Amino acid sequence: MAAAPSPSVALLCCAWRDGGLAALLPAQGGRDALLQAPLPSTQTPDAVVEALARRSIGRLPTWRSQVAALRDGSALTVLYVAVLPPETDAPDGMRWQSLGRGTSSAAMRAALAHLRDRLDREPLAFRLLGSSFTLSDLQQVYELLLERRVHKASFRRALMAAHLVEPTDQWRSEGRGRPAQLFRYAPRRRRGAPRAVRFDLLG
Amino acid sequence: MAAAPSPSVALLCCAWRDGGLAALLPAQGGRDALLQAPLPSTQTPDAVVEALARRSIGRLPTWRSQVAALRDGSALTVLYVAVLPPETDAPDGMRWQSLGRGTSSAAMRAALAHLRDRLDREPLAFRLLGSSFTLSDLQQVYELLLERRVHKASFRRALMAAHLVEPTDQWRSEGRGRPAQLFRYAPRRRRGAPRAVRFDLLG
DNA sequence: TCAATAGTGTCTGTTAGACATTATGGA
DNA sequence: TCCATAATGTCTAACAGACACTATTGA
Repeated sequence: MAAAPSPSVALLCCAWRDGGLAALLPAQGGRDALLQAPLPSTQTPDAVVEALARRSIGRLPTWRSQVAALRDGSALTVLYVAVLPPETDAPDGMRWQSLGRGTSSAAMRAALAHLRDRLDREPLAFRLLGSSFTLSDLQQVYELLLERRVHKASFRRALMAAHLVEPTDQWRSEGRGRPAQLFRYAPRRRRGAPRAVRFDLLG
Repeated sequence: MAAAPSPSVALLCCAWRDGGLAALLPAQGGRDALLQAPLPSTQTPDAVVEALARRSIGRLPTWRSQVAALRDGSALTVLYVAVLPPETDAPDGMRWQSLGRGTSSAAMRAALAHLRDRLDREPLAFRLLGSSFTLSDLQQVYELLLERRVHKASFRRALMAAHLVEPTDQWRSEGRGRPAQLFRYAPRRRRGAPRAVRFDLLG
């Protein structure tokens, strides 16, 4: 019996590009290739994925989370998903690929499902956007990750009630309509105990 | 450099005992020892944890989920948390230990946090209870896992509105008060698209 | 009878969703 | 001017939380 290959860490980096999600992938190595690094027995998975990000894209992601440990051939892979700010340039040997409906590999689908799961527990959407953004930008992020339409007025009311953003004095004009005010992520309130038990996600 | 130990799978089995959560742990092997098995390079973590459950407790859990891949010494451990029905007997060489406030090891804390995270997305609470249960039982499970009190009337209204349980014709008398009707987990409705975006868990 | 728990009806403040309206720019 | 988008005010139905009350058992 051959020696088992050592475990490795894989990283899917996502960013908001052209009104949708895009993934930063190695230019070589097949369609489903991910950023990958061996996981030495002396280091934690978190430390390895941080080093991998620094080495391959030159910076730390603005948010990251472990998705799962998956069997990948005869090796074990610990998969991470991470978020980069928009307008991050692809380093040499890597390319941005937009993530549409047909996301092929199981790892990518698991990573995106993980993003959706975490969306209402961590400030992931704000990390996907830059330091300032319009509320329409934010709503688009939520609609894309949740895969459903969101009511505009309700969305803004709930956002303001949570004291998560504050307006800047800047406005951005984007094509035709009225310019939108830019906001910045500035959480002010502690996480209050949520009031109701939710059963509507079960079934 | 010594060869890295092969990865392993660890399993924390929980059940509802004496009005609280308890964990099924090996009787030998130290206070924080978990059920554990090596992870061969030919098998998936899910398959290994299933085989581990069958071999060590003689049955499959009623619910299970992967928590995370953690470094444990020089080995990599894929941690699972699982749920068994109440009144499951401890097999030879294992014991039930109730999980109070001071849950010692990092792995156990991660597993319990995972249970809490999943509580409103998967029918975990119903799997923790037997095939029939009172609504007070169910509410106790939620209160213990959420670590907060829950409003009785609201809890029941929301539960009924979600069509997750149906009443049986049996009643259980437990000490002093009025007997409680037994219910069974019988989800009838499809998961409707949740209405509101929640920001109240952020911050 | 009392104590304890189960279960229910009603009220009220809050909020989500719908709709309409104003505001402000570009074509 | 017309059109597109931003932002906001109002209305209503639904719902969460509070409270009170009835129901039904054991002590």
